[in-house]
Amino acid sequence: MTDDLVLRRQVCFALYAASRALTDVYRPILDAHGLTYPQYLVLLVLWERGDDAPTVSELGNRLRLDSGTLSPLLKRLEAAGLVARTRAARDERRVEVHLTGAGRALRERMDAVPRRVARATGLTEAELVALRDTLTRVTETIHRQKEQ
Amino acid sequence: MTDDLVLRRQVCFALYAASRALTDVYRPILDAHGLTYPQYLVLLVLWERGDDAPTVSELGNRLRLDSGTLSPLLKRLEAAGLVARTRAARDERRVEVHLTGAGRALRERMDAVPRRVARATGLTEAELVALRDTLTRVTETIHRQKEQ
DNA sequence: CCCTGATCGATTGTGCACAACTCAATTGCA
DNA sequence: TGCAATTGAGTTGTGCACAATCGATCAGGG
Repeated sequence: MTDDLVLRRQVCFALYAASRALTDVYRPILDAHGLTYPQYLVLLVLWERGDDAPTVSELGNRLRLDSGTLSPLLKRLEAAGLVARTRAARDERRVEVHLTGAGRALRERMDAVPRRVARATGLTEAELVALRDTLTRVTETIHRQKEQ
Repeated sequence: MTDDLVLRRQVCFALYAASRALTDVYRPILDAHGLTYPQYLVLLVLWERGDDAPTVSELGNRLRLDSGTLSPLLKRLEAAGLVARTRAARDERRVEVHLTGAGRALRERMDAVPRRVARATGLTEAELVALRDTLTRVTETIHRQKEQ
């Protein structure tokens, strides 16, 4: 019997709690625009890609979410008028996710969001970058192992 | 227009993705015992407290989850025979969550779990401790702000 | 002792996550 | 060329998270 099975010693719990805490910071900000946090992540990818509309599975690879999560989420973004879904002409299995005018316009009003959230963490710019890089490394390590 | 609204620059996404990746590591391990990750967290608290059974709200404070999440989760743990819920004699609003014999016995078989998960992250012991402490600090900073 | 306000847990409704499955479109190969 | 295997998106079912609300219980002041 070790004392490893203690909540405050678990990195996993620290990660889980911090992730939910940060989402709490986003919630009121995004709610003012009628968005949830995963919906905001989808828009981040779309804004980044500009006119090159990704397919559902490309979004999924980027965010590591499957169609079971993305299909209903995209349906809600479409109902909100921020996104349009069209079957690709070349391969009718694929569905391309396009920004609408309203979706594109929303970006301007989101400009200050990352800074506001970063400030709420209480970390310095350097600490944030280090944290982000460590976490990205962990995620990639885990996914590399799963592939094999 | 800044370039802050880019997915790979977001600490929040790194956190969100890493949290889900770590849960992916837990999933097959816990599934072998019929547990989900949040159920495992509840058991961690119960194992730690020993004979001093916490109430639902004490569990909630510890894990930062509300009764809307915990009530059905505890009902499932009770149906699995790992936990028993009893109204407190002194204050009949409170519900105490007790470990059953099976719940206590499960701990022995979980001894190696934290080490297995820690190894999957690919981080050194020192990096894990530093990461945990940074994340804990972020979580506490955010919650302190919310109180005010 | 009664009333008012607070507290505790449960319930309802919405939106992720994810596994398992379905079905249509496409690909590759015998 | 024909057809089996694969791929892409969607659907279904389960289990969190969290907001909002409810009903029962308790505490404190009059």
